[in-house]
Amino acid sequence: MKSPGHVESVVTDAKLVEQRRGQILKAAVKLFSEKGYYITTVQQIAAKAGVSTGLIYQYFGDKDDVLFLALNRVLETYEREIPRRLEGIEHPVDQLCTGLWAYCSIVDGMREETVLAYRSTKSLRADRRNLIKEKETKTNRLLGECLHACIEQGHMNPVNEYLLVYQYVTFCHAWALKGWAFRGKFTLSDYVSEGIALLVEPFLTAKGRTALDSLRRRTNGFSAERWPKQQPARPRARNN
Amino acid sequence: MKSPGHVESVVTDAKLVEQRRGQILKAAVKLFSEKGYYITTVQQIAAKAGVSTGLIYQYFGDKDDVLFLALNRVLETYEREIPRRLEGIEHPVDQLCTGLWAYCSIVDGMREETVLAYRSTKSLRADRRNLIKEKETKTNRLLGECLHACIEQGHMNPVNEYLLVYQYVTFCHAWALKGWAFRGKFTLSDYVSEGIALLVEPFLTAKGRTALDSLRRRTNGFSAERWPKQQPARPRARNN
DNA sequence: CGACAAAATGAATGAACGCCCAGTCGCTTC
DNA sequence: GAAGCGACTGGGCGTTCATTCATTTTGTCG
Repeated sequence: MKSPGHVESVVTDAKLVEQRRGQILKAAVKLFSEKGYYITTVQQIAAKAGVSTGLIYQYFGDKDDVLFLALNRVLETYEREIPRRLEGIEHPVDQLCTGLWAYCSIVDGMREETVLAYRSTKSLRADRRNLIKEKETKTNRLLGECLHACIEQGHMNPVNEYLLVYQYVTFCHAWALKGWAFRGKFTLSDYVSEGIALLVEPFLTAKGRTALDSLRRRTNGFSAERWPKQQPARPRARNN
Repeated sequence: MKSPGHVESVVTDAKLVEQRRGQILKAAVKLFSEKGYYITTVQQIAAKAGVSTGLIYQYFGDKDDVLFLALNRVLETYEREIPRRLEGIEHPVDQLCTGLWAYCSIVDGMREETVLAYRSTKSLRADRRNLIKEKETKTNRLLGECLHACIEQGHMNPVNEYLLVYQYVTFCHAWALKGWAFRGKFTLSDYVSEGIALLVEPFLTAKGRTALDSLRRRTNGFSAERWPKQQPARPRARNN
């Protein structure tokens, strides 16, 4: 009830807290995203996680805490992984395209979690909803900065950046949200490169187009093989 | 439990059923979209609608029925109003742009309902979820046909239609979903014309561009005044 | 091994809520 | 004005579920 961002735990051993919370959150995310927050009962989470109901209250203050930490993990993954994948890339057009690819492929690795983040933010207590919204905005800014640099440096014609960034974000989320429709029609890398054709390419200057062509050549037409297909590096996922 | 699309009512007078359901749904939509389906109690709906809890069960079989009819109304409004606004418009580019405008302005008139449709479809019983999804698809097809005609008749270069239509749809929905962020920055008609600049204009052929220019001249740069700003014609809304 | 603490259990609790139904009200018919 | 009828009311039943806590298990250290 004090700082909205903190979650109390009765258990003191930090290592154990981390491990147990991971175990419980993994089960919770699956259930929440399948059936929704309110339908899922704490007993179901406990059963799926292989622990007792009481144990959950040793590691979380209440059910809302569970949702909050679940959402928080998703957004922190974005915030951590996207910059990591952009490291060492200098050219703004490369950055933008790689940013889109990174975002989409992280989404791909966390489809359930992404859907959850989309659908369940409103189920959080109001003070926490704002924390989550801020993190969302921070992620958007990552793509926004890439876009801005493209325009600033004359690779792209001036456009309504605000709106276009929003299109980028929904495009990436859509891979999770409408996955049932898209995944039959595209591979992930097709999806990204089609997206780039629709949402990046049309706005490039001649200079920018040259850069995109070069990127395409280097990455073999955005085929997955040549792209850095790193694992999302989920922290300490033990099995599978 | 028989046909998933039908909702039982104890009351026989069809006129009265229509009126009462409207009254109850209006309250329900407001509460559902503010607080979510599961948090909202039937007693709250009753209180807001100014009736007793028992009465709700005279007009709906259960709580799920209330949500279903609420969502159904939203989608039926789209399905009915968009074609109505396209009537008499021949040129495909005009059709597409007017379709986007129509969709956005209907969304604008039903912001709460649109958000509800987005967030709460998963709260429906499974058989009904599909009915709703079908209606959604049908609406998307309206824009899809406009886009297809543009390409077919050489006003637009070939693009990935499937993906672009999806961008159109999310663009229109975004006006309701991210309204808190957008409404400070754009008027609705600014929003639509910026959207057209981003998602239509870049793909036009020379021929198509001429058509768009002409449309812009006729509509005064998409300013709201010159567009057909019809009321959404919500059926029998009495007060305000 | 015994003692103690930390961690884990799961049955019990109590509050909330969907739905029902016995009863009231007001209108129509004869 | 009595009788019948459909609309409407709202208190309460039965269930579900978040949360608690008395108890057991596990692990550690002397």
